[in-house]
Amino acid sequence: MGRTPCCDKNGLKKGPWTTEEDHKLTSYIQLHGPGNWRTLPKNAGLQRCGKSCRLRWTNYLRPDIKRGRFAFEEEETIIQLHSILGNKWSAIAARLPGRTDNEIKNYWNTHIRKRLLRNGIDPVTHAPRLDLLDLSAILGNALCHVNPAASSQPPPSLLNPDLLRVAAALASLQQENPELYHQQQQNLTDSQTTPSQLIQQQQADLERFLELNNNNDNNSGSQVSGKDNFASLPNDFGFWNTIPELSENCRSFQSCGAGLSGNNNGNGNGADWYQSSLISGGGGNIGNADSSVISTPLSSPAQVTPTSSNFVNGSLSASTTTEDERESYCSSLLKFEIPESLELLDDFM
DNA sequence: AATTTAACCAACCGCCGAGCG
DNA sequence: GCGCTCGGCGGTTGGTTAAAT
Repeated sequence: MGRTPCCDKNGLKKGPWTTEEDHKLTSYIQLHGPGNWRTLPKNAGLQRCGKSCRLRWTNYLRPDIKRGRFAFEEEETIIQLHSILGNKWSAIAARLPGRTDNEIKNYWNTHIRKRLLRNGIDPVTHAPRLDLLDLSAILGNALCHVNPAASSQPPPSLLNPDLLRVAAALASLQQENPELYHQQQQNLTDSQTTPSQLIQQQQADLERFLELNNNNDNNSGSQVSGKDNFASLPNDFGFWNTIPELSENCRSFQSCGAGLSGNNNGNGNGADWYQSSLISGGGGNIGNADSSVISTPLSSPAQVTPTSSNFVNGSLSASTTTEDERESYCSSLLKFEIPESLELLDDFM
């Protein structure tokens, strides 16, 4: 009936492996092959359980493992595969020779995921998420360009996340619903509405805005990623157009979505460009020093959407790009005008 | 120089499907 | 068919190192 227990964990060593243990394990496997992981530790003279040995071998000691930092192309592949496969690290690792699932998982969680979040991309759905955008950083950076002298100490009130959310909601509202926007203006000047009340109100507006975005994602097919659905948003969707750089970003995603619409396997130019723009840290055109490279106005859909390769060759060399360069590329030269609607905030800043 | 914070990553934990007896 | 282990997988933890204060 059944098999005998894998191992009695009592008395077995845990924690980091010593070089001696590594040597024992490597020597044994090179001589006999991995065979049965349950009996291996005993045969190899190790006070470890088989599971620990297997992990150590597959994640670290295996001779075909490639160590060191991930290349630009590898990052691109990971993002592309993740957008298709999700957190199937082993499946992703199978397509990246020399990389383990554990290594890819770690790299995703410590590097790529954070970068996507910073650029307003949902790392789960790969869809643009306005609520993830670090508006504080964007506005702060913009202020530095407007007034470099103020860069060391931006006005704290302007960097208040709540106020920035209000700003975003107001900007959106002005375009989407002028009547409601006018009503909000009245609220601003209404002495009976406190700033905190207004913030709550505006946050609710923003959440409605995001909900609309999410509903668009949910309603158009279970297997279609969020970035595809984003293309269905109106071209003149308010908030994006109030800030030129974000507007351009929105259009780029729409172009990307259009490129994917007949090619949901992720191999189209749109998908390629989408992945590249994520790796660039630019979140589309945000922070792109040379907008001509990847700018794709919606008004001219026939315009060639840059592929990952020409993007790489054109503006961001793959193999020579360091982490710092990727980051600075992302944050450099953010220039946009603060929309008029934001002037309302002056009243309570 | 000391302390705190952030980043990184190896290793562990727990779950699951396949297969054995 | 049932109970059990193995091997594989994804999520999480915790130790170490680097950077910032």
